[in-house]
Amino acid sequence: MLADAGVTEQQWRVLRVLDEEGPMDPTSIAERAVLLLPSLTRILQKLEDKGFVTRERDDSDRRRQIIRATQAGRNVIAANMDTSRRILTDLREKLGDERHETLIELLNELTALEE
Amino acid sequence: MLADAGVTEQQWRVLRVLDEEGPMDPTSIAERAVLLLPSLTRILQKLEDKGFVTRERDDSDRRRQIIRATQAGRNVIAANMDTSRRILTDLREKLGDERHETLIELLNELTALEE
DNA sequence: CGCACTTTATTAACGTGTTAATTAAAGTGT
DNA sequence: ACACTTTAATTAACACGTTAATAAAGTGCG
Repeated sequence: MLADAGVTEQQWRVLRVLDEEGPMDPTSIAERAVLLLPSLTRILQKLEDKGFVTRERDDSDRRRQIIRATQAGRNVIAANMDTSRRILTDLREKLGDERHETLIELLNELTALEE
Repeated sequence: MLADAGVTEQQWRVLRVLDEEGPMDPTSIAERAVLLLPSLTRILQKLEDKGFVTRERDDSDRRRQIIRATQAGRNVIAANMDTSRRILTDLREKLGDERHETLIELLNELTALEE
């Protein structure tokens, strides 16, 4: 699905964050999309090249930027969100609701252990 | 631990396979260590540069190679296997035996679903 | 035998994860 | 006001995952 949409999984995640939560600075995007800043820097460059996001300097703190999804960027999300959701619900169904939830719980525990 | 040993996680896996199962060809290593062949090609080059493996052409089928861990390569495993095991048993303990097993089961199911 | 097909391994190209170094802009304190 | 520290983002360097293309050796069948 992502290949057809012309974006990588990480680019998709960034676009979703921007679509769902509005314009924000790279550091916040990185947190939301679970990406390290150096990776995000490259991803934003690609997204900008593709015309899916724009960048603007934050005038109150000129180290910061404000990243916005363009209409084209939001269109990518809109055109694929249904399929994306269906893939996830299909997976949940195949695994079984209970086991699906258990899996997510255990993975979260695992993550928590590393802190 | 791996950084101290001077190998990556994937290089460690390759060395372990060779240490535990003896010399074998790249295709078999890739299966055992769950690596794609192009990745393995690079990894074997690095391991050879470090003097941890040697390559030999298989005379009965000259497309094939036989990869062997050197003494230095086996030493890396020997010097770190205890620590490696301890890290895993610690994890199992922190998570709890039952949950640990459930997690592995669910991840295996997830993998099976993708086939 | 010769030629198409398959298999083994490598190379290329691209994107990401990760750590360290770097640059620019804000803060901070004296 | 100016050195010092902190923060935001980028760049660099290296390794891996992944797909596609390529090269070399083996296989099979007319």
